[in-house]
Amino acid sequence: MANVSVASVSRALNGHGGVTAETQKRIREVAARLRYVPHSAARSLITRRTQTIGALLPDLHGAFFSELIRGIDLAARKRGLYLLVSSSHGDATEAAVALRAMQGRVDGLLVMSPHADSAFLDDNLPIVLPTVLINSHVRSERHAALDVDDHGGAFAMVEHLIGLGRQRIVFIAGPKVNHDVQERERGYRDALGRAGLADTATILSGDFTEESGYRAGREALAMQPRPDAIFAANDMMAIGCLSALAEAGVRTPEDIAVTGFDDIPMARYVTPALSTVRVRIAELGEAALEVLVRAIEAPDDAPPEPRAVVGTELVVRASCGGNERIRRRD
Amino acid sequence: MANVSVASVSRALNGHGGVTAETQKRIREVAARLRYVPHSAARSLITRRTQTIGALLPDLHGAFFSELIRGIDLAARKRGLYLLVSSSHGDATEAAVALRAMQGRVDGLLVMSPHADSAFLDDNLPIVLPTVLINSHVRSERHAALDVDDHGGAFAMVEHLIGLGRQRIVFIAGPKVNHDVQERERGYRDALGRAGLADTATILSGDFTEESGYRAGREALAMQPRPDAIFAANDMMAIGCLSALAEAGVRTPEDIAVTGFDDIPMARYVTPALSTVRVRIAELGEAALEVLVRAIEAPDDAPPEPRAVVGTELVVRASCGGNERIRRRD
DNA sequence: GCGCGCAACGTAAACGTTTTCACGCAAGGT
DNA sequence: ACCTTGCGTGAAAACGTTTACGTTGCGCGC
Repeated sequence: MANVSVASVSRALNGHGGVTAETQKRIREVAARLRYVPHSAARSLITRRTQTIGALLPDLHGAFFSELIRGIDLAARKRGLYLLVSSSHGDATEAAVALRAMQGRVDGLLVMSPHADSAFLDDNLPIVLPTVLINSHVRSERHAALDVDDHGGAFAMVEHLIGLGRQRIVFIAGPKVNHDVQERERGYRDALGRAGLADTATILSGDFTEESGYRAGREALAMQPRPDAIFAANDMMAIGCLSALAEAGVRTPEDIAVTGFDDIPMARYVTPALSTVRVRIAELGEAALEVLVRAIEAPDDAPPEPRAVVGTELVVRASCGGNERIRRRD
Repeated sequence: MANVSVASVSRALNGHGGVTAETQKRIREVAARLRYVPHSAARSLITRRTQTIGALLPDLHGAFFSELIRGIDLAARKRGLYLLVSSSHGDATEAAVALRAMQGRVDGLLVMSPHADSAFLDDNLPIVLPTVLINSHVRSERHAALDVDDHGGAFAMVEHLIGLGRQRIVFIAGPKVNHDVQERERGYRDALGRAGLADTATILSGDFTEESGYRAGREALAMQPRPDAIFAANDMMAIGCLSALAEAGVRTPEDIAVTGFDDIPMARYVTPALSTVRVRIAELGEAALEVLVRAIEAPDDAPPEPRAVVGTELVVRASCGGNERIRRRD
């Protein structure tokens, strides 16, 4: 309709040059008038690019999931990339199916899955597909990885408690297999160690539920001597712990300080408001996508970027007895 | 490698018949051994199907977003469909760009956008692309639509309050343009009308924030005669309202009952625990996807399905003075 | 024994792009 | 006046499937 060949249309619309400014303008006008949209499948067929990245996520609820997607989506849109998500797969088999199904539909993959161990990835990922592992415990030479700075966040929180004069700080752990939990516990131990309190380390078990926090709180109350601070591996357990303390007539933070991890929306509303470590989840998503983009653009044989970490913020509210504030850590 | 033509490979792998069971088996084996995955772009090019559906969502945070995606994803995976999401676009221009960009990459579209009015859709949607509108105020003959039963949920809540003997029930509204708010208000008015209390209807303004709920709570306290129940259009405002009441030394629910809408996770943890209306969001997503699938499979000239609605549940906790329970409504 | 039909399979066109290559033409240098 | 250069453009191949159509071989009925 613009009296040119398809080749010129392609050149004009992609701005590759090689066409007069005048013909380019004409082609663009006709294209707009006809509401022409390039057929993406045909384009992908020849370019071997889909302009799409895939996100493989576990069965995640609530704020973490939505913030992560939000960050990824934001960064993807900025680069004109599409986002194919496959979330809420419960077991490794489902994850494997989803992973294989993404083959060929995406230029790169963001994988956050508790099921994704080394063997799993080797079995189901073609070597050629750039992949970024999020919060994964697998240490792979072949894939880039990005984690939350669980260690640093926990370290900062415990150091803060120590700075407030707390001497007997108990840690409520979460599910043992969880990589985040292990790192948070390590941060707890390291901070104690640095203050010369290594031998006071006490770990109560929990499973991330409010219920288990409540039980751990009661255990803590029964200890001799009583701890003067409780650091839970996540906010829900800290909230359960608060109930246990309140029920026993123990004052927070005067008698025992209580802190959590995650800064879920609820943390601000419980009484007393919960001190916690905020994870900048959207930022995690954005950063992951950017690492992935670089991996996609890099030559095939380039080594993956070194493992990186996104920062956390210490959120000081009433439950630990400090002055309320937020301190950002990068 | 299996000594057959590409045509037979295609037939074998797609199970179209026309090949011996024996050759089919052989082809399948070779394919598995070579880790062959069909090139989806090439397939889409010829079949004109992408096996992908797109979801266009506004800048949504928290549980609503994640639950919705979860429902959609679950239903999509069940049908072997992929999910392309584009969320968190702030204004109509961004939404339009996202919408156009999805052209040709998806077989159908799920649109939930406050910016998506009739004109917007007409401008940016090709007529041929099956589309389901979620929680939209536009009444279009061309697209199917699915809404939350805001009216029914609000109606049930107000009826419940009336059943508990409350006579002066105030409603805290949300943003005026919001379709959900309008429907919730309508449910409130209808329930009052049915009980012969139409002339007691009182609307306080709010904007969905906790802060505005707090202000509305103070307004309510100043009214003469004082209301004996406050129904907020969402939970955050109800929570703000609770603070205002507690601050004034007014007892909940004895003096004034307070209820919300949404059943956000926090609702259960405030004091007193908040009675509210739970929206089955994941179910909304699933249902929307299924309507969409039917629209895709229907002949092009078939009329869209009639507008449908997904149910809500009345969640009775302490803040309204009834016996705690959950009542499901379909 | 011959033709017919049918099942199994192969051949090749088609899908809509991008990109390489060739071509024509104008400008500029010898 | 001729060759070179470079730029704008068109022709055609290529991407990897699906599918309409053609071909083959076999069994069966006459």
